[in-house]
Amino acid sequence: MGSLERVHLAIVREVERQGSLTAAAEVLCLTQSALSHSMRKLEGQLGTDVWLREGRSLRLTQAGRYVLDVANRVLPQLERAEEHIRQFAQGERGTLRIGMECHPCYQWLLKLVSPYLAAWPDVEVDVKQKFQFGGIGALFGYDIDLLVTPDPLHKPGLLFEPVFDYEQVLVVGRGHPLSRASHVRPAQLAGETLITYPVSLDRLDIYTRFLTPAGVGPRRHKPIETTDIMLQMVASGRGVAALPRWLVEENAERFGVVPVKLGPQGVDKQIFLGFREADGGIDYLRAFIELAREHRDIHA
Amino acid sequence: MGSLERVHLAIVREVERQGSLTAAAEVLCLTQSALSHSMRKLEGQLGTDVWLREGRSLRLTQAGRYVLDVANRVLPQLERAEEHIRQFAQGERGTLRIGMECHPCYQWLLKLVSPYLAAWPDVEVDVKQKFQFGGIGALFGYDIDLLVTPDPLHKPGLLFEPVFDYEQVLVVGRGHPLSRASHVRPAQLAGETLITYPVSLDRLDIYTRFLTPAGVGPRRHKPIETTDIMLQMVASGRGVAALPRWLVEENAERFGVVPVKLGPQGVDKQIFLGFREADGGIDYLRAFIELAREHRDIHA
DNA sequence: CGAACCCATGAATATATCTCATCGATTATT
DNA sequence: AATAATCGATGAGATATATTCATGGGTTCG
Repeated sequence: MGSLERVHLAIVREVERQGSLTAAAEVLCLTQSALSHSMRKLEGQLGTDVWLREGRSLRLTQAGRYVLDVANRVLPQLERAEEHIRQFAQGERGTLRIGMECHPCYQWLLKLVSPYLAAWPDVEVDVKQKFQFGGIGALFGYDIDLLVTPDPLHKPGLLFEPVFDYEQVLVVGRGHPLSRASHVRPAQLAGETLITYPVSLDRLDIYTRFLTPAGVGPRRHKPIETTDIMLQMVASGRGVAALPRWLVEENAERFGVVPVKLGPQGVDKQIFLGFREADGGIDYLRAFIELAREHRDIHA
Repeated sequence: MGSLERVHLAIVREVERQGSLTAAAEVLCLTQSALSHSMRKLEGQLGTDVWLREGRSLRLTQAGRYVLDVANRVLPQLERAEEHIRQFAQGERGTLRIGMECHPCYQWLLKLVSPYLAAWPDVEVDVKQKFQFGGIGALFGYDIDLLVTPDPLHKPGLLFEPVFDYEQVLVVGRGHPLSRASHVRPAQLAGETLITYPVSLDRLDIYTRFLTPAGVGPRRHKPIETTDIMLQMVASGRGVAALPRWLVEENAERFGVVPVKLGPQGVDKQIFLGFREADGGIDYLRAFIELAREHRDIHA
């Protein structure tokens, strides 16, 4: 028997504030009669009076004082909730769940997030990197709202926006024989240890667009999780890796590493932001994509 | 526009638990249609959908997830509140606000409270000692529910139950000249320092029933707040005081004080518990009075 | 391909809510 | 002390709201 409704709490609170049923009715845009009936019914259902009727005024009973406490506690929660939902409706508030399918892009994302959070103080940002059914699956399954990916798998219901282009290069240590080459040929990696992020080979451009077409492979293959460790290992001559040129150049000084073009033409890449077509109207999502496009020049 | 009602929260929570509108409707003893209509209306008022309708199933939107959070937070509060109110109604729960008009009775009250709290775990006990309009006024004004007093001022609407009788005695230090007297006469206090609680003289029996009728007064009158300090001062020969015999005897060893009868007949007192007639049905209040009466023998 | 299942929807109905008019009682005014 | 003003309670009737019923369109599953 769920009898304690929001109205009842509102009535008790307002009667306390105004001092009488009649005055409270005025504020609540109802008649005194309506309040009286409502509360009488509630009292019947609760099995106890909320007010003692003495003379022409009301005095809270113990149960009534308790109801008032509940009202003062619960009503503000509901009011705040409605305000938040209104913000959800207007796209001012939300949680932007971003999925990453491109390891080095994490560095790029970090630069975007802080100005974004400043501009959208009521939006939470979540970043996920593991997906049971791939990034596209996560997008379809509503596990994420935005996917940072180099593979814009066009499907109905999804939209992809290119946000920046960059060149994928080989990174070698300063003392490496290739460090002064204008570019590297696939065969030149046959004796090297290749360091990559720990993902399947068909998601690594160094294989799909460089080594595999030429029919060669590295001497060894070593998966590493984090970009910093990867760069340190390259710097110390333990191997070579493939990373975005901008990322390498940014860290060239600090780590002592050198970028080398992959093949005479180089390997150009594009990163896309994918999202559900249905979400195209969400302000804070559009804003993120817009911000990403503005940052495009930086690594052009 | 207060549109987010308890039903809506209940529906969202139940749909999440059961997985579908239809199943939730079953649990809530309503039809699927009713839930659908209710939520559609709510969505209209909030300005945003709660669910995405995909195929034949529902998926929470961001706003919907938020509503679910609110439901999981607020509904238990309301449910607990209803349970508490039910306990209020049955007199299992409440706050017993006790007023004290008799300083030494505080010692007596303390002994009652702990067994009482054990027997009524859901009842809070408040003790108040200051009243703007006297203890009776506090009772009438609903500032307290129970008054511990030696003056049962009978008025319509109030009931008084005698809870214990005791003898008011003079307390003197062990080395005091009166310490071996069978009783003390008023004139014998003319040279003494009289220590009392800081209340008006007409509320002190040592005056109203002993000194004043005989037309004498003490050499000095010193008000003290606490019983312990009072006893210490008496023990060290700084004065004499009037207290219940049981209280003196209990502390005779510890402080080295001696009770002396006030006059040949002694001064007998009675303590009453006063309460509003209308509250006579409150279980936990009756229980307190009952407990007090049982303890009566102890100081008989 | 059909059966089962799910949600949406319009119309009808049931129920709950509110207003109106009025009363009795208390409090304030004169 | 008499009167006026104010307050809450209440029953009956009006209104609004919630619920059901019947149905349709769509999806999923066998």
